[in-house]
Amino acid sequence: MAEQTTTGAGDTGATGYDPQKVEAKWQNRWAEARVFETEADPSKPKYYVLEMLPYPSGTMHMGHMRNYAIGDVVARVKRMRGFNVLHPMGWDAFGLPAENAAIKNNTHPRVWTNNNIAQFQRVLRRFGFSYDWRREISTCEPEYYRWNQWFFLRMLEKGLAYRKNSRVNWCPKCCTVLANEQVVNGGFCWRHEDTRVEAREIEQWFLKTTAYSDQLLDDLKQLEGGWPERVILMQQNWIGKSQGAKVKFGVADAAGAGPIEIFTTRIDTIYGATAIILAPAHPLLAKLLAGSSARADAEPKLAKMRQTSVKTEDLATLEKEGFFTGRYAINPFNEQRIPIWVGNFVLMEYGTGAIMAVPAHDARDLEFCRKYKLPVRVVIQPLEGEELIAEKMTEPFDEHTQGKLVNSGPFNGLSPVEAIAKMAAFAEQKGFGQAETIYRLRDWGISRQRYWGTPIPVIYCPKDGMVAVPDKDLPVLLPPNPKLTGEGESPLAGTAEFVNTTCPKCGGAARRETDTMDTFVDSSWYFYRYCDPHNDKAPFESAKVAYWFESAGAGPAGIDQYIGGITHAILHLLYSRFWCKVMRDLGLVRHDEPIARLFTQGMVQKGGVAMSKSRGNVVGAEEMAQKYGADTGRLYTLFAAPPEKDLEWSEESIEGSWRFLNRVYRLIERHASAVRGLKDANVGAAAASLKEKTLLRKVHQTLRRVTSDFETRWHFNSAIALIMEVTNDIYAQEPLEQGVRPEVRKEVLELLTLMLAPMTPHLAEELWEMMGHTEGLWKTGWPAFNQELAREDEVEIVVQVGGRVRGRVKVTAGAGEEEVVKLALADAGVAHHADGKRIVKKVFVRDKLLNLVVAG
RNA sequence: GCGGGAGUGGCGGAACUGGCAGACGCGCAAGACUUAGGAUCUUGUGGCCGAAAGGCCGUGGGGGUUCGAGUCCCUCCUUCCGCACCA
Repeated sequence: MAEQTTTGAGDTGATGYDPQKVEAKWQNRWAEARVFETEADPSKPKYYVLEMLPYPSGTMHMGHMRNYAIGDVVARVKRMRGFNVLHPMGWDAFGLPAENAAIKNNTHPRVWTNNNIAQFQRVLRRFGFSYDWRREISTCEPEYYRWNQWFFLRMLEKGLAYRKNSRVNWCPKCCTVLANEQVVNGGFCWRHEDTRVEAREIEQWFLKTTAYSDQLLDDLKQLEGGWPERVILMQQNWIGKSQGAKVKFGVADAAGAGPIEIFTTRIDTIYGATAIILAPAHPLLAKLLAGSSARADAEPKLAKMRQTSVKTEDLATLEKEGFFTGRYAINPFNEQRIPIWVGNFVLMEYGTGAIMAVPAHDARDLEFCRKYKLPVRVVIQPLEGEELIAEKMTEPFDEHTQGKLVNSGPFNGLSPVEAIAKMAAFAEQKGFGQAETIYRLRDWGISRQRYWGTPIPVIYCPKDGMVAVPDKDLPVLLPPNPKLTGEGESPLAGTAEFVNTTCPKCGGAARRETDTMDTFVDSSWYFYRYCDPHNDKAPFESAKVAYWFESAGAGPAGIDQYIGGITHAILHLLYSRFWCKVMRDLGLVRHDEPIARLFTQGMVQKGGVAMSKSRGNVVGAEEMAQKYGADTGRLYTLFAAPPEKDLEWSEESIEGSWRFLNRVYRLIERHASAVRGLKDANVGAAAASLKEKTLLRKVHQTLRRVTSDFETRWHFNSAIALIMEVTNDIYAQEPLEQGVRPEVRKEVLELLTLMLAPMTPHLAEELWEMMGHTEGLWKTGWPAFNQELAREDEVEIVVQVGGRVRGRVKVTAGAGEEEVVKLALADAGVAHHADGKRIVKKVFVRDKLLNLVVAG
């Protein structure tokens, strides 16, 4: 950066534009005038625009910046449009990196976090984003996390928070649970790369997201149009509703074991079942194996299966393996004995942990049965094509939309769809099964054996058992000086002054819960807290939330525009939706969905990969502001790519944005004195010269298109292109002194400035002031374009012969077909191709095109 | 395997409901101004043929609909992302 002397903002030679000075000046003015501070005001339509809150770690780079630049354009446009805009910012301040950094640097997570927050905040202020900083929140502060605890207690009361054993990744060296992301190289600990992660059962806290499975799925309909389709689809898949049936198979010869319940979506194929396959962790397995001849062989195989990592990607590539238990199940439909196997691919967590294998009609079952030489039985024959022969099948016939049942007793001849309904009803009538819907969605495990998170407000008393911390004792504070080693159990468990407490019920000695909450809890409801950030009686006042979320603004209830990366398409957004529904059922809010409109912006990349500290490819936002100024940085991130697409950072291209802003500055600087003394331009002023007409027409046409690009299409890049174009056109009319009256110059230059204002607000304010305004631009509304001035009175019509462009003719706007055809035929290029040929058809599009279709 | 995007000059990208492909910017080239230019301004810049006028080709490949297709339909290819032994 030091050798950078002659380009960029360091060069003051050719222009008076000094972004450092201009930006500091206007940031101060805005702060003094409290321009961005908002209060709920029912007399004005509201607009809530929000960017996902950052995790303050590392350096703030242009990837972050792009997110906020997009949000800020929206906030500023809406403000200019007269909306009461809520645009807050805060910090996702709890989390593992803080804890690890603290261990490494021998400091406290709070110190590390607050340093980062200070730095992030400085950079955001440097970019002039229009936040109401009075509403800033930091999730690691007790004033915030006490409400996490409060919500947890409400969920505990409603049975939505509970404890159960669950299977987790366990590192025997760390003696702690690892998140899936911390399992590396196909099953090893990230901190001990020679140590294989084990699957373990430990007690954890869960939130019952599954209680809302149907609502989370059904309410996605409310989001159609407001959310990207792919996010809706991803959530749909994640919830994974599956309609099928459960059927109980009796067990032959094994005293006390059974029945085994299986789940299937294809009960119509049940006569083709040739085995039952259990998950290795199936609870009936022990009883089945007891006394079985297969027991000795089974033990080592089971041990191997159980030890395998629970990381899902690994499961997918795992070789299918299984073994016979030595036992048989009885198919309740036909009393047939089929062997019971164990398969490493059967998941205990999904369905019932047991499946029926129908090799003729399921790919995975066929693979398994061929490998272990289990029989194949065809029970559905296709209506068309060759008859299936079990012995020859190399591919399953898994269509359910066609075919008819065979070898299926009384159900023969039915279509699979009919059979699914009839057989489920039959099973229910006979008492061995029923139709059932299951979900892939699981409850949300929130326990973390970490320090830097919200303590779970629960106490264990030897006498009273688990006792909730009473509301009046909230917040349960994190102890200030924990021993952080990154090893052993939860750091809180090793901090005596935290653990040892008294039971709220009996007053006797008791122990606190030592796990903390997943940090996704923090971000599940933070956007409500912005509405009432300093409330110490409740998470928020419902009336305030009602104004910002529920009063008629730009659309349906919820945040009017939420902006963030696609990476959060599932977890954060699903948890937030869940939280909203819980809050609604607690009577705190009245809406079903927290986010009305979602925009997923692309990432900023360098070298084809997302910017990140570990890759060493970050472009620091602060350096960018120092070199070119915030406005250039903002403009460039908006210009270089459409907001939803990834943007490859180019150090060369940003020069173009810098040059453009200088160009605008010079233009207005040149005419400022001529324009300064004038009253507000008369927008309707008729043009007196061709030059005036050209300029006014162009600028109003541009305004029309920029308005739609900003508001409805979000094409910021093409809006900027249009503004650049109009700037070039103004330059082309220089010297404006000749033939353009000052009031027309004022009109044109002011509109140019106002169009730039949402993107380069500091420069726009400066130019506005240079043109003689004593009141800030922030008080000015978005200009309306003048239809009359924008109108073209002469248009160029493209003339095609046989669909190929052969000429152009200029006509008065609205000219009729006959006139255009006459002119077209007089055009040399057109005549050359059309003369002597018969015109069989004329296609005429008014003011646009004429296509003469010729014969031969 | 399932689901969803994306494919346009040397590069980033425009092209709204089918109607001049390549706007705007970067880069590159030439010129003006200048002691100088990496500042600024002007001009040019998809490919091929041609001195020029002009012509032909051209939006991943192939096919189709249409007076007319980057845009609609079919098909194939490439690539990115999400989920993934989901019963």
